Amino acid sequence: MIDLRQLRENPDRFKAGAKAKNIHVDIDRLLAFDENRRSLMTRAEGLRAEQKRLEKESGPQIGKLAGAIKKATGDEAAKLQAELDELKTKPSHLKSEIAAIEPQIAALEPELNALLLQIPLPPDADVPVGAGSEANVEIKRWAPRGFDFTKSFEANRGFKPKTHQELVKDLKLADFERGVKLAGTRSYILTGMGMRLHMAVLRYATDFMTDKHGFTPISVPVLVREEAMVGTGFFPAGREQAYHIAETQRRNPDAADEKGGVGGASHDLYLTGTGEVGLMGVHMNEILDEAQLPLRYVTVSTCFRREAGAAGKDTAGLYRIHQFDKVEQVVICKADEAESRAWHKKMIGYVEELLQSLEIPHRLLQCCTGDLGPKNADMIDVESWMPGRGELDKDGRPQGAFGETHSASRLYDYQCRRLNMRYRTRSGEKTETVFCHSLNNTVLASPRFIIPFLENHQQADGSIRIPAPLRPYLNGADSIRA
RNA sequence: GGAGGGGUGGCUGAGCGGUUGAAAGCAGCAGACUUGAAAUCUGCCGUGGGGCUUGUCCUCACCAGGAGUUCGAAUCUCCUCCCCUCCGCCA
Repeated sequence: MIDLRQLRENPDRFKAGAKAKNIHVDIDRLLAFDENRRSLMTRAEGLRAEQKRLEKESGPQIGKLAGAIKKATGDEAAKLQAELDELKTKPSHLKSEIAAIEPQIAALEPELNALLLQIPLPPDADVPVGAGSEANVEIKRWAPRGFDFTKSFEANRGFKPKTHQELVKDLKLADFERGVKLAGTRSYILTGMGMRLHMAVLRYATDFMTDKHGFTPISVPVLVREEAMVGTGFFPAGREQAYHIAETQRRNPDAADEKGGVGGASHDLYLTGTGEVGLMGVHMNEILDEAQLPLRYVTVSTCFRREAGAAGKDTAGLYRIHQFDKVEQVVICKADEAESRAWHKKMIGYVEELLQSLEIPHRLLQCCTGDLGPKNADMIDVESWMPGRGELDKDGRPQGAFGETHSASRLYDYQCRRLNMRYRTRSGEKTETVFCHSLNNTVLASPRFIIPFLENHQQADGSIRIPAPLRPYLNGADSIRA
């Protein structure tokens, strides 16, 4: 969420930001609602102040009179009663005036809030302007020694590569047919060494962040309340991407007579598409101590994505699937642009180091304005080299292509404002509560990561070489063979 | 699933119809004492919104959330959410 006061003061900045991100929101409408609400509030508050003043004046008298009436009789009592009634009527006309204004304010709020949640965070000035992912800018490339991006896989390695689908099939690492039988399209089953490799890379990535970089590992719920989805900024914009557990709609025959067949729990739940939701939700509605910051969390969680709107895209293999596991890193730091930027670089650096340790060729992309979601000011994607992906050559074999495996977002206070996550800071005698800044980045998502892993480490004999750092997680195995 | 008990400031915890935005304690901040620190003492110390005369200013809201009763609600009533205890079931 953006700061309404900032929007009021500088609407053009937010209009330009939304335009650059290609997000349509009616900012003028929001401003009109805001203006309207404020003037109504000023009126209601003035009236209420007056009412309060009268109450304070007449309250003690009312108490006294009421007591006197109890003791008095006949005419005396009637006289006192009349006096009491008059006192009581004084504030009542103010009350009815206020009662007329309040519903007007209440009527404005739902739409005002809905609009406010839709205003995207403007991209930073140094983010290149562009319409979509094709305008992203490559900023860095890395490959292990002996691998040259300008040459084909065959020229580099001396044999034609198999795609991950072929490797997975030949080495019996996954079973797509049965996955689909069980759970429909975009479903899979990892088998044998496939499952072990999956668990090994996840564990390696978690240990890497924890042991090498001091992140605190925590578990997170993947089934969360709507509040957490809105707070982290995945709702309302990404509602159709999330699985929805409609508990309130559950039909329970035993409860049918009382509640018309609705017998579920009291609120709906949503499956999270990333551990970021759980990690950021941990301190929702909290005021943190400045000394606690920065918080550095890492989790591994199962992620669920409906992939709505992606029909027909990447339907085969392990690339675009409904359920996967991901090691995610999150940093919550002070509201300081320089510090936010520094963490962003570090968090990207961890991923580069991780990919280098596993000898995966990759590149960094500066995402352009049109590719940013509503919540980020800046985003860097990491794409890993996938020899079995991309355009087909004249023999009908893929020529290799980069595929997104990581995404590092810098959000300023956009997310923490929604989550109401603040910290207390002191400057001299004054203490102030400030919304934190937050950042997040993938550490490793599998099985997608298994694609570049298998395809890059395949050998001429069809086996897969395991890089040394991963071997301890595979009981010392140095290769996967049929 | 059944039966009870609760949700009050950063934390603990009083208040149960009338200057209560809220006692007390802890934590925090400032000052005094001290060579320094600790201890002690004194003072300050919730959050959010709105206004303009931008001020050690005015004002409104907030005691889980919502609706109601009342001249007046943290306090009474109803609904919702959440937590806890016991029993049942269960990996």
